[in-house]
Parts: sequence; C-alpha cells; structure tokens
Amino acid sequence: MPLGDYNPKEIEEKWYKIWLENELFKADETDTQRPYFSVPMPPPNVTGSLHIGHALNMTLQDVIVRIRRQEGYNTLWLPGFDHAGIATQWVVTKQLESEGLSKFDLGREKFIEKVWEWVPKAKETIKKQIEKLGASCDWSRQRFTLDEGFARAVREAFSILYEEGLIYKAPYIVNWDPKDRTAISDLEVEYKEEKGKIWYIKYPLEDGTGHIVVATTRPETMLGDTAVAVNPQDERYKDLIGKKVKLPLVDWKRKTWDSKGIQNLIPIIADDYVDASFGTGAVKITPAHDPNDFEVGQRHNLPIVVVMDEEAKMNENAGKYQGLDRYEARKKIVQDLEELGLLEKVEEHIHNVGHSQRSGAVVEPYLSIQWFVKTKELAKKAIEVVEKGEISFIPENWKKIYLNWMYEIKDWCISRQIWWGHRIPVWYCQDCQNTNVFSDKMYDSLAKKVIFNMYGDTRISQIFSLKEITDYLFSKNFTHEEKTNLQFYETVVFKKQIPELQDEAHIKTFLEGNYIKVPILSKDNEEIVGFAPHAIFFLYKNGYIGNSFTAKDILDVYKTYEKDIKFIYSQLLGNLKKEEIFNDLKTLENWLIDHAYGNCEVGKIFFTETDKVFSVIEDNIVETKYLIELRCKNCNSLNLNQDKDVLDTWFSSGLWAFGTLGWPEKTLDLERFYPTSLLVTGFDIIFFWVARMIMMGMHFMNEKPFKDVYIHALVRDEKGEKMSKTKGNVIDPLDMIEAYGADALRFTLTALAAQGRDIRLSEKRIEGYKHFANKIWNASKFVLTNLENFMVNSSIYQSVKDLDLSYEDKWILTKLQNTINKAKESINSYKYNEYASILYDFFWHEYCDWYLEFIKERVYKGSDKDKQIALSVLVYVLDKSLKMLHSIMPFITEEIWQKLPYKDADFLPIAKYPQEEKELIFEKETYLVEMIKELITSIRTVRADFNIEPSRKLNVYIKPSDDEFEKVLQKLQNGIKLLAKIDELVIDKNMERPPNTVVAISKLAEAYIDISDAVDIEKELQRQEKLLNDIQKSMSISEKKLSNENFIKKAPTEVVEKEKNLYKDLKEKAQRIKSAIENLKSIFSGKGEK
RNA sequence: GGGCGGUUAGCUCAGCUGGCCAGAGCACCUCCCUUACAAGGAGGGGGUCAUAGGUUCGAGUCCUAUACCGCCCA
Repeated sequence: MPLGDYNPKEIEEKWYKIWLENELFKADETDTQRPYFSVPMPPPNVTGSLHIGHALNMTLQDVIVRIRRQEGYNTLWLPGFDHAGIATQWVVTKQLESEGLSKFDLGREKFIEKVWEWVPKAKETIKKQIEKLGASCDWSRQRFTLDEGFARAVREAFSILYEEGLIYKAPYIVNWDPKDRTAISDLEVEYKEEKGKIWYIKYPLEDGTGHIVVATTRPETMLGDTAVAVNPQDERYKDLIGKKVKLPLVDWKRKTWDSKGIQNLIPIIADDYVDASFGTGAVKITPAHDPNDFEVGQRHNLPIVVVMDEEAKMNENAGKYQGLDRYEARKKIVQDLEELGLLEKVEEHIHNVGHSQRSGAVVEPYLSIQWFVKTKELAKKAIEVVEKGEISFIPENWKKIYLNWMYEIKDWCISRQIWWGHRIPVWYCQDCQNTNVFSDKMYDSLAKKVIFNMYGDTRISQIFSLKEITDYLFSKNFTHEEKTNLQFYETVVFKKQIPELQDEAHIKTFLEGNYIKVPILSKDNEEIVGFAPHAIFFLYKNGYIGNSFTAKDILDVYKTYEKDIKFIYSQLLGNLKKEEIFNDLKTLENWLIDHAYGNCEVGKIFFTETDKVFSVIEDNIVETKYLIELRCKNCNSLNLNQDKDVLDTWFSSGLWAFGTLGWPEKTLDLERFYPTSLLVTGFDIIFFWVARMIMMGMHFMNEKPFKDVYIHALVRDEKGEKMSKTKGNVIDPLDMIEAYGADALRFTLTALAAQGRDIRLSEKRIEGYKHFANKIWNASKFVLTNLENFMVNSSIYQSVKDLDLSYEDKWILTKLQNTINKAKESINSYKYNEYASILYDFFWHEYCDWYLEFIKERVYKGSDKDKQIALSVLVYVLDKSLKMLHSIMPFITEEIWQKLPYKDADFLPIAKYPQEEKELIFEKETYLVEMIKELITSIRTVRADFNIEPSRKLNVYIKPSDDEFEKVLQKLQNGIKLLAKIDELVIDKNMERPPNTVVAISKLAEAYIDISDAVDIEKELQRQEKLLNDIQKSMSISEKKLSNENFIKKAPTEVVEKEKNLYKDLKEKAQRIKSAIENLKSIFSGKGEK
C-alpha cells in the first residue's frame, strides 16, 4: 500500500526536520539573479507561549512565503524573538516572589542574570511551537532584540538620534504606573469608564472678600495646586483674575520639583483651556499631576509641586498626609475639608480613568524626568511614504488610521524604570554634569568594539579581567546556540574575523597593548591591600614610572593620573585609605621605605630599596584587570555614571526590519533583502510597532522597511469574544495541532482570514477542515494505488498535452487552469480565504466528486492505453493541486507528493508553483462535460425523488438534442453509467419516450428513466409541474428585463447577451417539460380508461 | 465628543470596482457502509441580504438617514 491511514502527527513530525536538514528555507544573499521576497517575522515575546493569534500570524506569513519560494523568488522569512521588557521582567519578578525574594533583594545584576537563565527556556518553547506549525523561516538568521548585534544597533540608533537632537531628556508629565514604578507610553494606557465624584471645594480669597469654588475629580492633588484657572471670557470671574486665593489645608512649606520653596497663596489666572461649563467654571491647576494643567503651567510659568512618590503615596509636600496612599489621602482630605466647611457639594460623575495595560494599576499623571523621541520630525517621511503609496496597507482602511495617528503624533517617552532591556547608553559626568552618549563608533578596532559592546550589554564590568572576557566570548550564544559568542560577533554582528580575540593568548596580548592595566594586589579572601600600593603599582604597570623610581618620580606623575587612579580603585576597593601619602615627598618616601621592609601592621613588603631608589616586587600582583576607558567628552573625567533606565521595548522593535539584516553594518543581507516585501501583523500594534518601524526605517535607511503591510484581525471565540485565560475560552493552537494536525489548523485559519473582519474560531471548524485533509489523503491513496498496479509493467506520461485526451480529461485540465488563475489572483491581493476556498472547491468538488468518478471506468476496465492516459492526467492534476495546497497544508502534501512517480524537485517546498498553461484550456469540451454533469444530476434527482435506493441500477434512455452531444454521450457512456447508477443505457437522438419511464430534463438532453414498478404517474406529473413552475418564474424575471428598453439600451452588451442566452435555455427547457407533461397526461388519462 | 468597522440561511462567515434568480462550511431532513474516503456518497429544505428613503435599466453591493453591536482615539 502506498499510503496507510491518515495520521497527521506521524507525518508532521517527520517532514519539518527533513526540510531543515536540507536547508530549504535558507535565503541566498549572494544570489543576484532571482528577484527576492523577504518578510520579517513579528518577533513573539520570549515570555508567554504561542497563542492562536500567533498561529494565525505565522500561518498567513508562511502561506505567502511558501508560494513565493515555489515561484522561484529568493525568499527570506526572518524569524526572531522580542525581549518584551516589562512583560518578561514581570514574569521573573513573580517567580522570585514565589521564592520569597524581591528583585531589590537580588540587585540589578543578579536579577538580570536570573532573567537570562529563564529566557532561553521560554524561547526554546516558542521556537518549537513555531516549528510545529510548519513555519518555513530561515532559522540560520534568527535574531533576538537583545542579542549582541541588536543591542549594539540600539545603542547606535540612540546615539545617532541623540546627536541629531531628536532625542532629549526633559521633565514632563508622563503616564506613571505606580505598581510597576515605571513610566509608560501613551499607547500603553487603557481608558475605562468608571464611576467617580466631583467635589466642589471653596478656596478662600486672600483679601478675605469671599471664596472661589473649584470642581475636581481628584481632590488629593490639591496639595500640589499652584493656581486656579478660569476662562478669560467667563463674566462670573472676570474681576477675580489676578487675585490670589489661599490654598486650604496646606499650612506647611512645599517645595517645587527643582527644590524652590513655594507659599500657599496661589494666583487666579485666565486660560482658554478652561471649559466654563464644567463644574463651576473654575478649576484648580496641579501642573505636576495633570497633563493639561502641566500645559497651563508652562504657559503661565507656574511652579510645579509634586505631591506623590513613585508608588503614588503622598510625599513630603503633602505635609500631614505624607505616607498615605493617594486614595486614603483623598478620603482624609475630603473629610478635613468638610470639617472646615470648605466642601460645598459632591456630585456623582462618570469619567474615563487610565489604567496601565500591563499592571492594571490606575495610571498617575506624574512629573518626572524622562527621555523622549521627537517624533514630529521622524513622522514627516513616515507620512510621505504612505501617502505616496510606496507602502500599502492591506486592507486599505488602515492607511487612514495610520495617517491620522501620524498627523497627530506626540513625542514618545522611551525611558522605562525597569532593569530588563536595553540600558540607555548615556553616561552622566559626576564632575561636570555633562551628558555623554557612547556607542562603539568611537573605536576603529573590531576587538575594541566587541569589548565595549560586551560592557554595554553588562556581560563584563568596566574594569574587567581576562577571564570575564574569555568566559563570555567562548561560551554558547543565546540566539545561535551552535555558535560561541565570539562567533556570533564575527558571523552575525560584524561579518568579519577578529583575530585579536581568537584565543586567550591573543586576547591577553591585545589587552596588554591597548588597555589601561589595573593591577590588583590581593586575593578575594585576603585582607584588602589599600589604595597607596595599588596606585604605585598602577603607575608602574602602565609605564608611567620605570622599573626603578624615587618618591619624586612617583609624585611627578601622580598628579596627572590621580583622578583616574582614584576613580578606578574606588570602584574596586570601596574606599580610599591613606591617599594623604601622596601629599608630600617626605611622607611618601617614609611610606615606601616602610613597605620595603615590612614596617607596617601586616608586614607587607611591596618594594625593594637601594639608596632611596625603589623597585616594585611584581609577585605582589595577584591579577591584572583592564579598564574600558569612558571619558567625559567635556572634561575628560572617568567619573561617569550610566543612566539607570532602559529603553521601551518598542524602541528596539522599531529597528527590526533592518536590524535583523545586519544594520548598522552594511551587510550583503541588507543590500539583498531590504526593503522587505511584506509585513504581516495584527492591527493592535499598528502604532506600537508598524508606525515606529516606518519612522525608524525611513530615518536610518532612508528607505521604507516594507512594501506591503497586511493587517489581520483578532482571533475571537465562536461567540465573538476576545479569548482570555480568565474567561477560559482560549483555543490553544497546540491542542488543536495535537487533535487535528497542523495542516487542518492552518487551513482553517487561512480559510477564515477574510480581510477586515475578526475571526471567530470554533473547534468545529478545525475539525471540518481535518475532513478536507482526510479527503486529500484518500483521493491520493486512490490515485497512488491504481498507479502502483499499473506501473508494474508500464509507465505514465509527465506531459499530458500530447495525449489523446478524453472529454473529462480536457474538462478537469481546463478547470485546473482556471483554478491556477483564480488562486494566483486571490493570493496576489492577499485574499487568503478566497485562496483557500478556491483550492478546496476544486479539489473536492471537481477533482474528487467528478473527475475521479468519471475515470474509474477507464482505470478499472479500460485498455492499457486508456489507463495510461487517465492515470497520467490523474497524476498531473494531483501534482499541481498538491503544489498549490502545499502553502496552506505543507505536511500532508509533502507526504503524498513524495510518492508521486515523478518530481521536479527533491522536496515540495522548492518544487515549481503551477502556472497556467493555455494549451490545456478546452472551452468546448468543458462546456459539454458540464452539460453531462447537469444531466447526471437530474437523473440522480429523479432517483431520489422516487426513493430509489442508490444500489439499484436502472435502465436509462437518453435523447440528446443534437449530434454533437450525442457523440459525447456515446463516448462517455461508461462513465455516465457509473455516475448515474445505470444498468442499461440507450442513447438515441430520435427516440420516443418509452413507457413506464420518468423524464429528467437538462439543457442539451432529456433522459427517460425506467423505474417500472416504482413509477407513479401522478407523482411524476406533480414533480414536472413544479419544475415547470420554477422555470416559468425565472423566465418571467428574465422576460421583464429583456422587454425593458432601457436595459437593452444601457446595460453592457455582454450582460444583455447573457440574459438572452439564459432566456433561450429556460425557454427550451420549459418546452421540453411541457411536452413531457402533455405526454404524462395522455398516459394518465389512457390508464384511467383502462 | 471624533473616527472606523459590522448587521446576509439555525450557527460561523464569503460575496472585490453594482448584472445574483444571493453562496460555502457546520447544523437539519431523506436515502445509502457502492472495492479512495461513513472523517464518506447522492439528493433536499432553509434567507423580503438590520430598517427607511434615494441614485440606477438594474442595489446585498453606491448615497443619505435611523437602530443595534463592536473597536480605536481624545
């Protein structure tokens, strides 16, 4: 048996491995001949596992990628993973919590180490899942947003933007998540309607002439008020403008964010922003805790008072409320106001409250100093490229949504107060406060670049040992497990060998020659040797003093290097004891002598002495470390502190399209595959990701990141609800693969992916499409079985053009060409659902339902010649069908295709995609076969109507309406007999209706069916009358159209022509039915007389 | 408040620039384990395309309102 039973699991596990082994998915960057097709895979987070949305996303990409590959494009589908800052940090934090630890217990470095321990497992899980789906991506080019190259690219991007003035740091109102204690971007805030209250509070006027009532939804922020604002047009308050009010409750000293004292008398100001119809028309202004108030504050130069801390607890500016949570403070403040008689009234109010998308906490607008990207500048080109149509959104309506957002774009807050991510490459000088941005651009040598990047990625310390370097360089790389980190730098990041780093010996030589050496004089567990000997050994080791030196020699150079030495050893030793030794010559000399003869507490001997000329005893050096010399660009100080924050994950994702291809290096990959051809992603990240990728792409590459953006919908459950774990309505793609196979899941997702609509998925659908897979399997089994029997001593033709084709052969070949065309059209316009259903219909309803049945007669009983032709066509069509279906159902198609008697490639993923062959289109024959199908259906209908069981064969007499059709019928009579379950078939153009027969009428023939005993003339009469009635209804519709002068005049000719033909056909059919009815009636009356 | 999308058979949905006497899958009814497939085959029933107007020879498709549902932005 060529094929056993269909068992998806078995075949799916097998093929993916084989494809990878044969490197079928590897793109060729050196190929300059073929056109390219490249797709950057939206990198899944390393956090979770694959959900159904990923499955959809991957499937849609894979379908088109596989087609393009088969079509001969140099195809690259580049996979990867996203480090997902907040999400990943959150997962690891949770794990620690379960062990009773907080991230602060661990500290930054240890915490990041923990994350790095966990991340590979998570990544491996997701990768396996993507493979299970059959994704034909190029794993050899896999990337990670935090890999050595990407981290470097991020620093590079940051430093370029900074130098261009497009990144700035400023105090600004941000959306603050008090739970995660980090700023988040506008996009990460979700607004929900909530019931709240409006409190009306009396603010007494300074001059004691009364008060002004302000309305607020957040009374606790009043502690940070620095003004009351009214609308300048508001007559009620015109006289009050410029006066001052006394801020209630606040009788303590408050300080502004930049530490200036501020009193509790605050001005009443006029600003257009105030809506006179809201509340009383007077509003309190809290610039530090409301974005609008902040703007007002900027306009009026108001002081800014922050009243909460990072956890949204009241701070020292809140006086007696300090330490209270913001909501407790609210209660207390309202209560106090009431007691003072300053609360006029309270109203119920529904308002939108911002929540953090990640933690769910109510977002606090919060003044803090953050890094921002000036997006207006970047948006210009990002708008232009879409407006000009160089980038197309599919479906098109997303273009408008994208553009509207871009037109209104606000600056993008990119700093996050978390640890996991790209640490901002900014170093603040502790001496002159200068801001320094560093990237490896400042080095010419690759080895130095690598060492800087290792430091930037916190892989080594700024003062590092040889071991730190070798440990990292020669250990397994995270992203490309088969490589060491050095190899990753060489083959992925820089695309060049780095001989200086080849092995420990080379590295040591390189470090000795290129880095400031930092001698260490004591071992870890010994009592620490102090500053002074280190300083002297440092001077010696770096050649600032010679092998023999006097105290004066030391002092001559010490001043020059003092700051550096102090910086270095304060890092290593914590505090600097006895630096006063270097204050004067005498003290130093005495100290040197003491340490040449062990005259100190611990009796250390560091030097030898002859006539006050000293030499170091090298044996004291336990280890030499090396310094990565980062100096302030302004004052040259080494005393720098790196910014504590990391960058928004989307900042790195924004570089994805070109970062994955090797940017900032000018790689062959970039040259070959950028701009990419297509991005497939969900609408929920258009702003987060697509928009930012376009901005970054235009800015750094001066070229769009992709030509087409296909935006797909959300996968919902069958009731249309969003899937969520809490609701318990998730459909896990892996469960589905387990139960129905990846092929069935993929087909389902493809078939449901109609543009512009959410997908409602139910398990039933997947089950349904598994039936299709089963159908493909069984039909192929039929073909292969018969083929095997035949091939024992014969062979079949690969080319079917020259064969003596029968009508049904020509029919299926024509249908095939048709399908090839329609399928191509659908997929080229990204109509996935159409593509799937075209193939489904063709394979099931043409190939299986009709063609397979038609040829059975020839295959079973025909001559060798007959068999040969039928089998040749059978295989030919199956081959093309499998090739087309392969993109959606890669596994089952490969399994079957491998068993075909001929193959144009070793594997189906690289076999040639079918093209239309004009010489295989046979219009006439196709029409005639369609007519036969109609005739057969009408006979079947008669059988069903008269309840004749399918196993019973009947005698049928067919009367064709012309010679041509008679010829076809004659030719195909064996097939017809099989399909209509006919015992004896008579075909005769001139026959009369035999007795005891009922009539089945079709366009080109009528069939008389001998159902002898089953015949019920009255029933038959009713049946025919019903048919006639239906036809007459259609005729009258047709008639109405044709008798309409305007229709004939104005409708296009082909439409009129079509209508005329339809009418003619209907009329003929009606004529036949009428005569059949006449006939029946005469028998009926004849019978009645007997 | 601004914008976008949806409303087609019992269910889930196709139906692009108007020519449809409105399709598919599932479900339903009748018959059948016929040597590829009962995960199947044959036949069948089922819709005034949300509502009301309009444009047009012709509207599920275009326009205008309305209702309901959903999403995004402020």
